[in-house]
Amino acid sequence: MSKIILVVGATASGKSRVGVDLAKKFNGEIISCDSMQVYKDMNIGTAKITPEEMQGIPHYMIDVANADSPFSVGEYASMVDNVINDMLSRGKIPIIVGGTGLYVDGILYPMTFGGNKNTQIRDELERQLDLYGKEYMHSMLTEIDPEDAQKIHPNNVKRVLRALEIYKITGNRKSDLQEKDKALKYQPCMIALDLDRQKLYQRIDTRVDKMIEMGLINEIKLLLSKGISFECQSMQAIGYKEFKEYFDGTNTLEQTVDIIKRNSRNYAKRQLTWFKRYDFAKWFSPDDSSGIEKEVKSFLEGV
RNA sequence: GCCUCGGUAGCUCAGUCGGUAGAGCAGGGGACUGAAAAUCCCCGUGUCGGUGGUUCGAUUCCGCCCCGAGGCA
Repeated sequence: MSKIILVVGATASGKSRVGVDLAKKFNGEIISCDSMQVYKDMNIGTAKITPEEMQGIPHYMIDVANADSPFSVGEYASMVDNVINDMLSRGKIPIIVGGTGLYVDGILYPMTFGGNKNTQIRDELERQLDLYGKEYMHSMLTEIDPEDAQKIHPNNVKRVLRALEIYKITGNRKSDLQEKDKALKYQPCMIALDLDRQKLYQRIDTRVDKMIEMGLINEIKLLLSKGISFECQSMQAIGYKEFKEYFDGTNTLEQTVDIIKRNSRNYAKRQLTWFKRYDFAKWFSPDDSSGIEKEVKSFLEGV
């Protein structure tokens, strides 16, 4: 099984730098694992790494999608497989760097997802939702797949509908598609970054302020002028969606910035919750570069 | 100086016709298989501004004081 290195953690916890350092040290190349950095023209708000910061290390899975079209884990996972294979064939160590938990799963585990979304079926399900309500949709799922229905709260409409959609597309129940014993596709060395919560939140706050200074507003104006509206999937990114109310005139810039900071903090917490699930993750302070290097070194040298 | 309205959870505020109080947000924890930076679940004791009084019992009624906001002078 091929070895890969992963650097995960909350937003603003210093993943990019750690990734580049490791790539330089261990002959690696970097694969971004971020659901928003895949989009072109969204640079400042997604805290995309700059060419200078890359320090000559190739980065993949950045700018691979247009901001006006939807993107998904499935597309991501299949693209990543090719990138990883290519790297391995060239003797490079793949270093996955990012904070999107679901996309990490998409790399690590085989895809039993049950196919891409089907707009037609989804629209029909939405129609039924409007007509009969979420409780009804959930009871529908209970009929089809009681095991899965029990795990999804009726209020979590998105997930209920997706489970129903999978059944309609594949004829399979979601719980049947999901192999409980997830088989890893690669041998992972997961470096998970964590720092004092207070400090993390401070870093998030100053980073958001910096984004504004760097011209986030103009970046968004440019996107809007290109016809990328707030309805687009890409525009649900934190740092972007909040500007709808700003341009509406509902919120001041100050309010908008505060909301972006708040949303980023909330998101950071959800990210940490996700990464805690990987029992093989090794947790480090982002400043502990020698500890991280040691961990990676022994991983690469080991069997 | 007088009058009015406020002072309740970190913040914004409900509420108790007198039986020691609850929402939203923040914060904490969790879930997560093709929208995931999304979506969803769980967690609320705080001298109810201070101090006297009435009362079996006051955060709630009354007096005084302190602090805000506004009005009249």
